[in-house]
Amino acid sequence: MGRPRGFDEAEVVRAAVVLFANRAYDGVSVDELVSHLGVHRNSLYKTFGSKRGLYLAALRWCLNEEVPTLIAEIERAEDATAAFQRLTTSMAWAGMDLLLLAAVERAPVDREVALEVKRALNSLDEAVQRRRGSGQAAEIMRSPLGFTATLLGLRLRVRAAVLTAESGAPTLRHGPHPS
Amino acid sequence: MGRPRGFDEAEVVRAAVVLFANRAYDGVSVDELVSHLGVHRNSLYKTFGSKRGLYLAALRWCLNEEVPTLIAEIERAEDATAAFQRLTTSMAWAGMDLLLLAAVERAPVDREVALEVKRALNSLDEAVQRRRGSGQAAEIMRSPLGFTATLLGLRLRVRAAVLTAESGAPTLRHGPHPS
DNA sequence: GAGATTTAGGAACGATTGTTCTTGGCTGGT
DNA sequence: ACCAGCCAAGAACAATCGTTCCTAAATCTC
Repeated sequence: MGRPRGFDEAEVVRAAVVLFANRAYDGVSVDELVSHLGVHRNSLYKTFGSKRGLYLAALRWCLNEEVPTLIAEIERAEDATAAFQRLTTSMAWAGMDLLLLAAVERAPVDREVALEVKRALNSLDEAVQRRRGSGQAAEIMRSPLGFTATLLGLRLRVRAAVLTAESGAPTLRHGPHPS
Repeated sequence: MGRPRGFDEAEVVRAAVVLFANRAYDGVSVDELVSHLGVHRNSLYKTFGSKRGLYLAALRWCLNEEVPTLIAEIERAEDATAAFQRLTTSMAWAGMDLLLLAAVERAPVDREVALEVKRALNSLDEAVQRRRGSGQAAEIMRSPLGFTATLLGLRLRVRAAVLTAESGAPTLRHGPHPS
């Protein structure tokens, strides 16, 4: 039995979600992680193996804990407009921002991240599928802003799927090629 | 009159668009830029001032040259579905990917990038506004995939607008706070 | 042919990066 | 009280980073 930890792993992971949701992966240094998470760098490497290991833990936590919350919001919203409103304005959705960042900047170059992002997006798609009324496009989707958002969102998904694309995979093909 | 240049500035900028469209800003090193663009590091700094200066030049070029092409595609598409299909699958749209990456990872932390992204998104919105029929949502927008894409796209815009948001600004508020 | 000026082609610089190592502290068991 | 084992608290390491500096080459003008 050794010295007791001065940190809680789950709490460290949750704090990491917030940091990684706010800035790009390379924009968050290990020094910063150590400062903000209350875990020493040695312990960070012992617990998560690497900076990338912590990132994956944070991403998985948010996909396991916050995506279901997102899904619950979608399922309970009276219509799509209300769902969009609530899901795109809340400060609490660090998980969604992490998903967004992971999809755009990490998934095209990290297959493990790509698989997690794919899993999360598929879960969201299935929740929307289950919910009646989503076939009825929200008012915002008929607006120019909604059109542009959809366009960017579709392109984001194409890029995020580059490393995990396979025959019969849904939606559109092409995107940046891995180097 | 001195030694003649061995590079063409416009060509360097175009090549930079491709590099920055494929990987995150910090994922592209100056060494890589020098290798791929055919311009020496000294000349890069003389011409663009910094790595960020080159990035802004690339972003502006793509917003000036490729966004109008995008707009032309939107205007000429027979319907929204065709527009989505063409605009999210083409390998040629490095400009769109650069806009996507700039919106997600640079705009929240760089006001000049945020202003360029805002300008481009507003131009796209206006093109869609001018085009009749966009009020009629594309089939894909009624699908779960389209819903999720729209959700991510809306969130992306909120985050991108953080540094440029003002009273009366359109759409949703909130996003990551600048540090 | 010499001089001025600009660019090519690196090397060098100071800072930062992610990761590993070293030393001391803290706990429970004996 | 001592020992084993784990964590805290840095320091150290090697590599990479963006930017500046230095030397040589290439051109035009005189």
